[in-house]
Amino acid sequence: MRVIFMGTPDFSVGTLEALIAAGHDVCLAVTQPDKPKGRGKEMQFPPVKETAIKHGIPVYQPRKIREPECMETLRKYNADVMVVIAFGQILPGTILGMTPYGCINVHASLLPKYRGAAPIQWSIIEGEAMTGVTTMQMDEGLDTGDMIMKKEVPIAEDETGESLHDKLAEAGAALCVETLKALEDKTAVFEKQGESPTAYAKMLTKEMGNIDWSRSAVQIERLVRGLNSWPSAYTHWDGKVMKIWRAKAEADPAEAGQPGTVTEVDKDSFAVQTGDGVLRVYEVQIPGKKRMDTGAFLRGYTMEPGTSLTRE
RNA sequence: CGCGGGGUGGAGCAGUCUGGAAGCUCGUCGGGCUCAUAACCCGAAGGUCGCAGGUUCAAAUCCUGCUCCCGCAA
Repeated sequence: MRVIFMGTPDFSVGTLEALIAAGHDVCLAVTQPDKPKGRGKEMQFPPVKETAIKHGIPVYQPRKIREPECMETLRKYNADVMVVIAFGQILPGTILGMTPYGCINVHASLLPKYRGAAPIQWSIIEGEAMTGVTTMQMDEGLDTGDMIMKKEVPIAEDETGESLHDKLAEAGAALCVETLKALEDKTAVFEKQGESPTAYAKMLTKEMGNIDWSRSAVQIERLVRGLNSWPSAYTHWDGKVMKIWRAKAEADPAEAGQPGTVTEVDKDSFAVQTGDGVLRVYEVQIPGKKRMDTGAFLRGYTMEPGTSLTRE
């Protein structure tokens, strides 16, 4: 099929490549404008743009996809279908109905659960055992279109936002190819979504990563895993931001101190009291330093039991 | 030129302001103690102090340029 691809970050890249590999004629890649990124504030191409250029696919980067002139541009390509995956802009109805097969979206959750911007991380934060990817026929609501195909992906014990992101990106790429095939063969079955049993998966913010030690160790561990590797969970120690990259919840060792207090320090880890249970920390990072195992951290810095970790 | 921290034996840090014999906590190797050990004791190896210049009798330390890493911000 002749496809217009719309997507922006790494999550979209696998699907773009899968479509090309499957023999589809990707005639245009629509992605967000270049943005200044990183330390030197240098302009950087979105991942999808990099990939499109590599494959010789024209790139289109409208500031606002809603502008009338964008419609014109898109129409000129006479595509059969548009595939949208983590594009980052809301599409107006005109575009949704512009091609014969409409717009197909790949979403990183088992809809109707976790509609919205950050389904991957939220499924971990909420403690789900299973998640997956869903393809749907987009409508004007936010991730409310009719579902076409789903693929389940289990969430591992030590799953992180990043590891799950990679798994789902891969699953989504394969599912998207399958979905287009079903559309082409007219075998696709559309299923209406029920009501979402959970809230929307809100956009992630840095602020979310600030650990509230009065919550349970289990909840904090999920937060640490879900927000790894972005935006990451953190606390404050000795006036410095301390990111916590790896930690494990443990049952309460009888006596409960003040949440946020370091209860035990040994060779390779330290334990922090939470509102329920303790969190054993295995990998941290402080400003200016690379992330390091807690063991390495403890060799260069001293942390006594009784030290308190705070929200600021 | 967005703000800032940093590159010191294998790891993590101190030492830099106030130039003058390279240190700490570990790890590694050898030996000892022990029923045993990740514990303890004794000993050893291992460093062009990111790179290149400059100042000086003398530079990890002061000056200049470069490079790599990281936190914030976006």
